[in-house]
Amino acid sequence: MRGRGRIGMTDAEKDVLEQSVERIEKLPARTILTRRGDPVSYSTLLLSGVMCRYMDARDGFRQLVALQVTGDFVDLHGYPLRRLDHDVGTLTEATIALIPHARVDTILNEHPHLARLMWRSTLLDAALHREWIFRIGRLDAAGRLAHFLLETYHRLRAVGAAQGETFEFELTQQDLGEALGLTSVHVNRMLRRLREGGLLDFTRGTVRILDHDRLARLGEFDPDYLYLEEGQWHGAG
Amino acid sequence: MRGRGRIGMTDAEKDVLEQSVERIEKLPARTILTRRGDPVSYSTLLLSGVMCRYMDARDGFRQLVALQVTGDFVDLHGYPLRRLDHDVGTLTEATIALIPHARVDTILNEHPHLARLMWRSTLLDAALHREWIFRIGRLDAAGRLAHFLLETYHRLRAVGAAQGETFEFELTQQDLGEALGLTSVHVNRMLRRLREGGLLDFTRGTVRILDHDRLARLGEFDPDYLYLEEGQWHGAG
DNA sequence: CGGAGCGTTGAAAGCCCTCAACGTTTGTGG
DNA sequence: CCACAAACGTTGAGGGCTTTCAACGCTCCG
Repeated sequence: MRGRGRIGMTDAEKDVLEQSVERIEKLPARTILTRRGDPVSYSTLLLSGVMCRYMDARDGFRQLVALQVTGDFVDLHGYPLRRLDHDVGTLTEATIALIPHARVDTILNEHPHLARLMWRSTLLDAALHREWIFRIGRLDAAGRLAHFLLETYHRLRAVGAAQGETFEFELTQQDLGEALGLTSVHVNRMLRRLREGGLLDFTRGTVRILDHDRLARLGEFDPDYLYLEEGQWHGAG
Repeated sequence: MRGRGRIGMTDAEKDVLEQSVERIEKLPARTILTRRGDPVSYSTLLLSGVMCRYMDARDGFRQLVALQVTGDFVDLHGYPLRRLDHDVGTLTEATIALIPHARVDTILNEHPHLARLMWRSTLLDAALHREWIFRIGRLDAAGRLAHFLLETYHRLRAVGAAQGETFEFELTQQDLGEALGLTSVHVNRMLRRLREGGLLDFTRGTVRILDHDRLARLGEFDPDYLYLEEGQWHGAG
């Protein structure tokens, strides 16, 4: 397991978490891990790859509600809630560590500080949800793209997965549309506009941020809500 | 304090929570309680009235990201995060109980089961956020209204604040628009359509659900995500 | 009684979607 | 290595949902 960035965990706590992992699995791209309503008895730590949480709509499309990257606790929400209200799946190939809920019980009883960090991790998810609502509710298509890709850039950079202002991002335009409440056709047109405007280039799985300031203005983006400065939840040591 | 519905708390725990309240305040309608970025040292239990959490957009409009009703813990998120990423304010007149974070510390150390319930309460907020994303991202204007008002109905009914299929709801059409990512003009037209279709009547602060089934289909609404059957977080005893 | 806020309605414009076609890339099997 | 299919990306035209702009009625309150 690769811990990165500043985290609020002591070495002993990292050790506790690492010891709680029952097994590690590799999932292909576009695999469903958990379906809505399923009772869940494991929580999942994402070690590499990109996963998402989403809900299906009647029209056959889905709405992504969260994107998970390296180091994220993917479905800790399922632990207190016992079942999930949404589906969880991979977008790219992914490596995950499975932690049985029984061991989470133990952690909560014996390691209150670690328990606090786990709570905090779910609250960061909620903060990302809120910004997701803002993005879809108040921004136009170009703004949504700018906001979403800047958010992703900051998150990936925080875990060391960005090279300068460039990062690998193996999502299709359809995926972007399902995240942003747009059709893939319109995503295509807006990406073209951003490229031609010299703001951002997204080609063949690579995002290049060309003008961070203008993107931030366009997407009304302020990374405050990521709470990066205070130590993100970056997985198990 | 009025506890309602089935809750997962023992009487002793209710007592602990009640003892943690430092004071009770009454807020006028349309008052800001906390601004984005403010350091917070209290968490707030909503005893009566309707509050909301929201974010401002550049165009002067705001995007609501959560609605809080009687019995909700309004900003428990601020406890682990130390500051909030959004504003919190009242929509109607409201009565709140203030719990200093220092006493939440004590609860967490001495009452692990109560701590779990508090965590769970923030996860229910996150589940509502997710459904909010779905609503804005995948439904048209009429569907959003149907979904939002059904959600509100189920939540209010769970705390005994609905009379049959009718409930008091003192929001303006502007408020609804800010919740749903629509203009107040369009909200007006869609409310009219719902009324003329015999699905729902929203007049002078009162919502009357006329055809629950058709509304649920229109809004693709399934109350699973409210986790009502397992004991909601309904305030302090 | 005047004003402000809210609700209502119409007309026109704009953003995004739908439908459709075609080019490009990727992966697979012969 | 090539052929082929499937998935993805690109582009155009037309239509629809929602917004914008504007005006007016109603209610409530100072």
